[in-house]
Amino acid sequence: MIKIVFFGTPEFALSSLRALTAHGEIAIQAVVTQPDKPKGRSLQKTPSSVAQCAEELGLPVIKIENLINNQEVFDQLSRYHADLYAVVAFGVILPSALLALPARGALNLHPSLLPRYRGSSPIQTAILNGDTETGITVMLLDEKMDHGPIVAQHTVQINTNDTSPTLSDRLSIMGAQLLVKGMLDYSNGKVQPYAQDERYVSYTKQISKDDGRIEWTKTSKEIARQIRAYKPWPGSWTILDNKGKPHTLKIIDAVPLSTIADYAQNPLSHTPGKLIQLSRKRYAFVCGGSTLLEIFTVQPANRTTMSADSYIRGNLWLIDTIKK
RNA sequence: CGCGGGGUAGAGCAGUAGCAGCUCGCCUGGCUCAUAACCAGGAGGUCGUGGGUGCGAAUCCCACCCCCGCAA
Repeated sequence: MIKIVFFGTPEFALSSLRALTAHGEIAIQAVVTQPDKPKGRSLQKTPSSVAQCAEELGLPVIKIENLINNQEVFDQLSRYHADLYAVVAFGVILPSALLALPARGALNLHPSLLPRYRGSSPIQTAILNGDTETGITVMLLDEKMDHGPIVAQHTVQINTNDTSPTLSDRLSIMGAQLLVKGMLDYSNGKVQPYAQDERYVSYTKQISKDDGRIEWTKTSKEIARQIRAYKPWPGSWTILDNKGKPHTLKIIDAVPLSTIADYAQNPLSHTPGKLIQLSRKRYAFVCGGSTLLEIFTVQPANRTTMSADSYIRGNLWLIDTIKK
């Protein structure tokens, strides 16, 4: 029987939490997660996904924000005498003092093929870069971020229509299986963790809201990838001129078109960021390099999502060029 | 009391006191080899709910219900 403490916060960690709980040879002694945070329109304090799930599973929950120099939590955790920690999307760095507590160390599930894409946004970055595959890695935590030796790794394909949520779901489920297997193999001494190859290290940045703003001078393929990568947050949006007032439009679903040839004669349509009508019910933005991005689903500011056709029905002045 | 937007025809929107409108969709007919095209005609609204002010309210005032964005 392996005694562990589970660290996790968002939905991504749920598959792992459930898989570990369900396994007969693994005993979760406690679940550590971030404290309740304001959520929703009234900003009511809401427990994290992991906290809610752990409650349902009847596991003891420890909510903690700051782990550094937190003697109380240190003492509390040391009483469990865990063999291993399992860390999945916890969102807080574990200080080395804590990592030293479990007898066999702390296993982390990271949604990339380490050493590629260390950091906080590996899933979004993989889609943004147009990768055809990514993966999940189970590794031992050390004091450097996503740096420790690898226990197990598995490749996952990225579909051309994958968005961050769809890819994240798949990585979460496959990651849970890999984590359980990796944990057992590692505990039984079946696998020997190996150091990451520093030559292939890359890092992903923390995404901010501003990253969602669309640069229309990029090609439609790049913009389409951004739309899929930054869904649902921060989203991909542009600011249109609504009768003199700035008007934010989020683009939910769009596909790059290969050519702008039909519009090459019209100098107006070469201006990136212009909205043009392709045909009945089909609309596109002009992007860089004479490419077009056909839009299907949009979300105006303060509105719910709607089809591009519907949106433009009620905002006809937005169309820059109409093909007769 | 976190900030803000909104509820008008099946959809998306205009209309801020004086006959309820636009772009679509839908129905009928026409034109076409044909069509998501084009032409002609038509149906479809208790303007979120309740109250108030006015000669007159979608529009102004009050209350309530519902929806959404930001934020986290």
